[in-house]
Amino acid sequence: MSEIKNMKYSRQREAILAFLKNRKDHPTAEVIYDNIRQEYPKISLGTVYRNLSLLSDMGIILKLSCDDGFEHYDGNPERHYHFVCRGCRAVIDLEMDDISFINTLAEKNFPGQIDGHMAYFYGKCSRCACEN
Amino acid sequence: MSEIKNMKYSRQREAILAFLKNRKDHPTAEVIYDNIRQEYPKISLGTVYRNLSLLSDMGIILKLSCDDGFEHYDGNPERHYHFVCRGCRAVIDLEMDDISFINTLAEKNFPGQIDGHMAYFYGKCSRCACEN
DNA sequence: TATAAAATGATAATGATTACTAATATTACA
DNA sequence: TGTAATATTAGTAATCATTATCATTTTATA
Repeated sequence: MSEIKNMKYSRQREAILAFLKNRKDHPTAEVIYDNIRQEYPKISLGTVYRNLSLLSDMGIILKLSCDDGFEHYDGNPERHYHFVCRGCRAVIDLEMDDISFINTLAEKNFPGQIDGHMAYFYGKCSRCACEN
Repeated sequence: MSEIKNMKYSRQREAILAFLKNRKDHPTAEVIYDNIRQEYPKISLGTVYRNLSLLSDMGIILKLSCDDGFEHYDGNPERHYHFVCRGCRAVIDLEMDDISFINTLAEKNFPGQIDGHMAYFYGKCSRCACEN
């Protein structure tokens, strides 16, 4: 999809990455923009999007499509799974065992090659579960 | 999210549903529109979107977010899994055993309730795997 | 049929994301 | 250090999938 490019350092990119690494949740571009703006008031939304695309193309961060109309970004590129709350729409990391073996199950009756998967779990987070 | 509504029959909705049920792939709204137009030349794209939303809210069809910028629609609401080709971006049904037990694994260290999951498998379909 | 409610077609609006461009920052090297 | 080459940025306009609007048409029912 994207070529390998000669990259130069950029303070804005560094700030975006640092912000993402420090967050436990998985903010949208807009939320990232609003936060980075406190340190770099003149940063442009386009810069945020451009760097998020760059970083996720390079595999340094993850882009999550969890079906709420927004892309979410995750500073942890390691294999892990996510929970999406049907109540508050929060996207939360799950601490669960590796389930990579489901790739083998999926490949069983499939003529192509399977090299990865993405799994989202749905339900109510502890806070939303109490409410009704 | 959406209220239960009194629905009236509509030929357009029926055609959209029939079209989806007859497809093995998982077309986008645009593709559905182009096809239904052969039978109903005056159908509007808004009608297609409106009915797709209605049907998926009712659980009669599935809406798939597979991260290519388009929503895909699946006429089969039964539990099953999908493969997304990294080459041609096709979205294909997988015939694989039930893996609902991963919900239990996910719930192990999680304080909330998990009632479902969505899993997408990635790789190269048989055709794209041959090409390189 | 007449009436009420839902659905449609046509079109405008929305809004997340991408593209464009002149100005600025970073890097390599003399 | 300067300077040239190039990546990056801020600001803004454009894109385009999806939604909303609304007058007209269909459907359901008595």
